[in-house]
Amino acid sequence: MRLPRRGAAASIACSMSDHPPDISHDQHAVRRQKLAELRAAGCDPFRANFAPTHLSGDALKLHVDGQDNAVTVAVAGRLVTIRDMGKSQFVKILDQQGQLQLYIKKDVIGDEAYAAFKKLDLGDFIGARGTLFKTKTGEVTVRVEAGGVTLVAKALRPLPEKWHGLADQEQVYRQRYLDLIVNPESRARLLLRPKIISHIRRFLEARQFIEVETPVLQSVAGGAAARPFTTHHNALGTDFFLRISLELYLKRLLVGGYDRVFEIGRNFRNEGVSRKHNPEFTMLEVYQAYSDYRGMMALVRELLQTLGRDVLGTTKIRHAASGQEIEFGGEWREVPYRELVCTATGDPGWFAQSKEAKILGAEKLGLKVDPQWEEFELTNEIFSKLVEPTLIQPTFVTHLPKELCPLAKLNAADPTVLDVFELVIGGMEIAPAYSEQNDPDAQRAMFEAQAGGDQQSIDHDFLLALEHGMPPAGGMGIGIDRLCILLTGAESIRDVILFPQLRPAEAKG
RNA sequence: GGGUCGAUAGCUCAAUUGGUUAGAGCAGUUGCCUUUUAAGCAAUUGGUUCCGGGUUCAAGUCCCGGUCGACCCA
Repeated sequence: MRLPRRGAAASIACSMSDHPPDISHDQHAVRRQKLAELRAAGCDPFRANFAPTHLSGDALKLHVDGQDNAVTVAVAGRLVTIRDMGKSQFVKILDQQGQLQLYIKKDVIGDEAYAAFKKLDLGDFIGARGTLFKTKTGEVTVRVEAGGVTLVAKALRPLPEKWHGLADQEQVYRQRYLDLIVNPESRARLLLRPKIISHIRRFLEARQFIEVETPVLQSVAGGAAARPFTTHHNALGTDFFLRISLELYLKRLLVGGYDRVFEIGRNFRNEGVSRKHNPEFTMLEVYQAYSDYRGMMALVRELLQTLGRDVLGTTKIRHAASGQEIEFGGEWREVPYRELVCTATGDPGWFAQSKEAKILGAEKLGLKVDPQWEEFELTNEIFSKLVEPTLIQPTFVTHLPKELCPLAKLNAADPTVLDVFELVIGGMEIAPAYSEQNDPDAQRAMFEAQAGGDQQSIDHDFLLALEHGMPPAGGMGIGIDRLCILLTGAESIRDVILFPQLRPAEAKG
């Protein structure tokens, strides 16, 4: 029977006739109709209970070669492939561990159940029980037994195309769930992140570090130089900032007697969005009493080498941007900031030059500079534009100028530089670390110099804590997102964050 | 914030210099098919060409404005 055509010419005929309108082109409508039919037949397409005994990957491992149909499993997942051969079907379901093939035969499950199964759509969640066997092409498959298949949850929207996946970047980010269903490389990349974080925790806990949680809402957003987000507490009638760093509260814990402490938490910075920046991002900060920046060097190197070994199974990774191979096994290069800048400028006496000479020098190197900048800012522009991007192999850049971080100790032999390093890999700053400043007066002086008279921007409560005494300590921050970019070979921070920040879009019906 | 590029069917993509009724694959719908691997075969439905203006006999295509995204710069 041909259904009447839908369209201007046919609309009156449609509304007047007994024939339902042709909805075969509208996949959402077709699925809604199937949903209604299921309900009319007395089964709730969202309430059926099903208890899987295994996840797909675990089930696959149970099959023993040459022993087909020896093991019974119950599995559940989203229907992602249907190969219908008339009186039998091969279908695939997808769960957290991946895909698993099911084989459904009409003569096994019966005419009625088979007819019902044929009405299922790609995207529906189903449960299936049956025995494991290997097909003639060698794929371990569940042979679904009589009464062994259940619709668990109906999907009312069609999946993106199975072969090319979802390609529209915007949809990948806005509807990440679809990306995760149809793009296996996205799924693998995003599952690597929790694995990395879990290994970091294990690594630190094995070394007696205590994991803590410190406030996100802060009345002074300290520990870094960045513009904070502002929010408001109604009951207290006070504005708060969202934290831009974990540092000052973790150091309060050093004062409080926690010798080894870390936090993995979200920071918020109200600044530009780019391939390397998301407004909220995850930092690991680690503090170890009676250590220093050199202790942190050993710690971070061991941490990254452990991650490589245990998570990736290698200490060699491909750098997506340059195509180079990064080797982070063995010892890492260590080089002072000044040496790198002098090499980049070709001027061994760069730091003795006048400001005017530095401006000219920077411009000659093709940089746009602001004459208002301080000399250290001119130099740092050279470092971040011309040096950092070239440091592909793991490099500890040590002894940054004292103006660059107010929370670190000055070097005893040369008090114009700091006892700090910045670990650069793949041209990206991965981890800064300091010998932490614990002299309250020196700390106050640095804060005041930086604040330039704005007392409100100084965390006086932190200075009070320091006056109670803080043990000498090494501290380090690792940008988890950037670490994930590095370890997964991603090209953008958006590819390692499940739901990266985008401009709000109107919801599509 | 500035520059460049992009947005076409549910998804992935075509559409000649501005020129007939905007095409294909997947998905959908209707048949056939009991070991498939992007399963296959046959038929078939489906379009606010991102939005709003303009130029033109004629706009998916050219111009202006906007929205969203990607990349580069700040």
